[in-house]
Amino acid sequence: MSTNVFDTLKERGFIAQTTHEDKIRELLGSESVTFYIGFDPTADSLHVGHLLQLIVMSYMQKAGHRPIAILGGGTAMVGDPSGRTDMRQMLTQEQIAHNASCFRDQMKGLVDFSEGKALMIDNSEWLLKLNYVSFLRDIGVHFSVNRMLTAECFKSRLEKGLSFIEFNYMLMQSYDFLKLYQDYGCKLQLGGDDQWSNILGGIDLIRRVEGAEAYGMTFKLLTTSEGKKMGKTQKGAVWLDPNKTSPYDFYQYWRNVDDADVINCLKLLTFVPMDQIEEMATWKDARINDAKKVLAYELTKIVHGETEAEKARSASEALFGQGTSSENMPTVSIPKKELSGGIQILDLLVNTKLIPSKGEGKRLIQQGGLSLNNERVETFDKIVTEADFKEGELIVRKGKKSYHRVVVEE
RNA sequence: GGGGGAAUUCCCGAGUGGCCAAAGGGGGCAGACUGUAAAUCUGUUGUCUGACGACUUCGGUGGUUCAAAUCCACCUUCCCCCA
Repeated sequence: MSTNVFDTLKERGFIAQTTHEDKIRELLGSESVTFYIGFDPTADSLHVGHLLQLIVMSYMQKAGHRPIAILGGGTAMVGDPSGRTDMRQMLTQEQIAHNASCFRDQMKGLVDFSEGKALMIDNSEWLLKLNYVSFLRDIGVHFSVNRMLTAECFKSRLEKGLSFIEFNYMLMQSYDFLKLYQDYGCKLQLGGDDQWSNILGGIDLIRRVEGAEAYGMTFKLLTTSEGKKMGKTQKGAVWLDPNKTSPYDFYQYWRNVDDADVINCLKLLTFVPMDQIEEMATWKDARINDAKKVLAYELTKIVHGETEAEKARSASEALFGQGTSSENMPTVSIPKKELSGGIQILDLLVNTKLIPSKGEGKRLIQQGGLSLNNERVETFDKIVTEADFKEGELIVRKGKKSYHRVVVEE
């Protein structure tokens, strides 16, 4: 608490843009500030991009400020065009409500919402019951279309097309900020850098309606050193929901980030103290792996808890290190009767969903990418029998890094 | 409201009657090299089949034709120009 949280955020490289750098710093150093970050429930789980915002929220909370997490149940009905080249798919109200409840549960693990230390509010509370004409008269008047069109977030969309519904998103988000200012004394909005113009919209609105000053600050988007968005895999996003991305896969994702990205990720996504990170930044070559281990472990711990992080770590070390322990490896099972008399290796893999099609399995085997209990499978007409299972389990390795354990189901 | 254009396999994008499961690139996957990294090189990338081959795919629905991603009609969605 002795150091200003602004300095912490700056030191770790979070800050992208601020409306008034000095004033914000002074404000954060002198009083408990109520601030907000919005999350639109467009999927049924948070992902790493959201995580970065939550980490910031956590820093802020620890520094004595009061976070408001806005669940965008209302804004998700419209869809934010920022940073997109095409229109979002429209979600039904039921989907949104479901997603919002998923978000709610996940956020609780990262920010302390007990005893009013942080608030979680769904903006559908006020947005859904707005009256069109009065909204236009009260809020719409304050927006200049000319100015909106010059905003970066709309520029690209003017080339590709932008529907009226999306064009309204900025007004809705601005109205949220005004509402929170009025009802909760919230005078600071944070968000990803793609939210910059939406945040400015809210600040302008507060100035015009209330004659008061509000502040905004955005954070760097989580990108790789090559500027690509992080947290994407061939299977899609890296989710925080353990049912969508297992703790083991989650751990592996971070264990395998590019050398060039490790330090940045440590700064932005973990609470590892800066002096330690700076120490790690001096590590070279193979030793960078140690930094990746710290990253993967710390991050898994933040998201899934210490127990899961330990498990993911020991599973990884067993597989990639010397040991052969398979305890914590992702496991699939096969019914005993399917196995009796032997089963084609391809059928086994397809049935257990370890490969999507036989064609892909053949390719994998032809190219020497499949091993059973560490022995390369040479032909794809191999029959697997119970004899192949050692102590009731079979370790399937695809390529270099993907391990699965198959067990027999009675 | 009027006129013009577009919709292709994960993505971008070629393909304008048979030689098309469909060029090229990206991405993915696998192999070599490594440090569970990057870069590089090689192979591969609709489904089924040991293979020959068979089957399904080019926005949707019908039609023309021996034969259609390619032609026609209607529909849907999107873009551009004019108002």
